[in-house]
Amino acid sequence: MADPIYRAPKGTRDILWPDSARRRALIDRFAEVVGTAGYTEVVPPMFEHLEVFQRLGDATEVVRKEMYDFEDKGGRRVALRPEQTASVVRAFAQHRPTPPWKTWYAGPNFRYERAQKGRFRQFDQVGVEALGPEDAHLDAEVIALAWRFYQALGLRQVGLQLNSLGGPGDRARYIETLRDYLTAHREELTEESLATLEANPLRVLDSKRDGDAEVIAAAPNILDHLSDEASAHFDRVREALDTLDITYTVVPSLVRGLDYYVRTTFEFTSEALDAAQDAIGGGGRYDGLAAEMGAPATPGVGFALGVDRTLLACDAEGVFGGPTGVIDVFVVDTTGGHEALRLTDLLRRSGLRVDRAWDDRSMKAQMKVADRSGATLAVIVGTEELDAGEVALRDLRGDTGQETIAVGNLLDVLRERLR
RNA sequence: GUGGCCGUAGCUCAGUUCGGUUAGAGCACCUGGUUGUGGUCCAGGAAGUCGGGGGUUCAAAUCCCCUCGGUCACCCCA
Repeated sequence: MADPIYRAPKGTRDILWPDSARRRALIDRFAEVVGTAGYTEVVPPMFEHLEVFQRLGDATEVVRKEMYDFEDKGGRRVALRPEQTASVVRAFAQHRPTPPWKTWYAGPNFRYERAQKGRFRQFDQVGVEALGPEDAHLDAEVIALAWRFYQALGLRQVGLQLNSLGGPGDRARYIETLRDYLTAHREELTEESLATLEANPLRVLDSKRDGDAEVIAAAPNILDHLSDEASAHFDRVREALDTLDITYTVVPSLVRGLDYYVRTTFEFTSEALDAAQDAIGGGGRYDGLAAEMGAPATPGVGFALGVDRTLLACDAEGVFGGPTGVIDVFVVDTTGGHEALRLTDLLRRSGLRVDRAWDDRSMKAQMKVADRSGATLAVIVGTEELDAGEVALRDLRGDTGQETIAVGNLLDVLRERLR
């Protein structure tokens, strides 16, 4: 392609129609679904003080190398948000809405990394956060919302993986047990995993490298290291999901990348996607995060779903197709355009979707544009019609021909025909 | 951050192996065939610094180097 002077920055892209319409429809659908459970929208800023995101964990990739951080003109260290949970919890700490605070969001996040299929430097997520209750049924509600949303899109091949990391104490104890185990088997681990082991033993379990598979399979199971409370919480989540007929797989190695997670964690994967990026959503509990942001200790649970990946999954399953027509009526005017100007305005004010031709082109050319527009009807104004105070109405989607009607009747006739 | 593959009209691509006349095709676009009527068909037209820079050569889309971009994978995650 001839290189344009400028192109969208690396890892970003322009979303044009019809993709933009599909993205909008997905977000609208999400708002509908979570609206049925009383979640209200929150719109946090797209950047925060760097410290807000450093709460995600110093050892996480997101914080270590993927942060879009910079110094603003006032000398403040700020960063584009790599995810929205931290921002939402910060907003909770700042505004102290009365718990339970159940909120949803949709918008872009930013991570500095190399793009690949389903992964961009700017990417949209939709998600919910629910702060206040510790009730395991809230975990189930949150998971169920994501599940119902996928169903509403028509997705059938979505898998739910579930795990519990236990409370903060369980988690810390397990990490030591795991570190000991992995260290004892360091000879059998890949080089990459040895590096991960230093920084964050839990995430070694996340490795997809074949060389690590055996060691990971035989690793101590976190579910055997849960406190009674954490274990009971997990059981209650599972019972709730069973009650709701939501199928899941317990995956003890599911640890997820952010350090704030405790107790319930979960991830949604599309079985229809064969790309490496098959995780289409995930979330969990973060009971300690609000306190870290300066709020009174407040439990929280939520999820984030990747808009792009969800749409990829929809493509793979052939559901949630593109938008239908954008125009109902197309006005063709070969008398100079004044009638087109007047009629489009008249019809639009009545709520019809109307477009017209420009540049006073030939009727043939205007008819071609009318056809391409996807409109169902063409209103044609030629000199004969103009003189007689009439317009021709032509069906563009069938072969029923055309009729001549008085301009005064146009709106009524169109409404009838478009019914 | 690491590695593989790929950059030729708006889009999808041929041509690159063994360098050589004005760089091609399909789709899309424009005009005409049809002095008023689209969707099919026919004819014609417009459209390309062959991603960019440097080098080798009488001659480079084609060979070499660098660079930018895309893509896929690793890492990690949505």
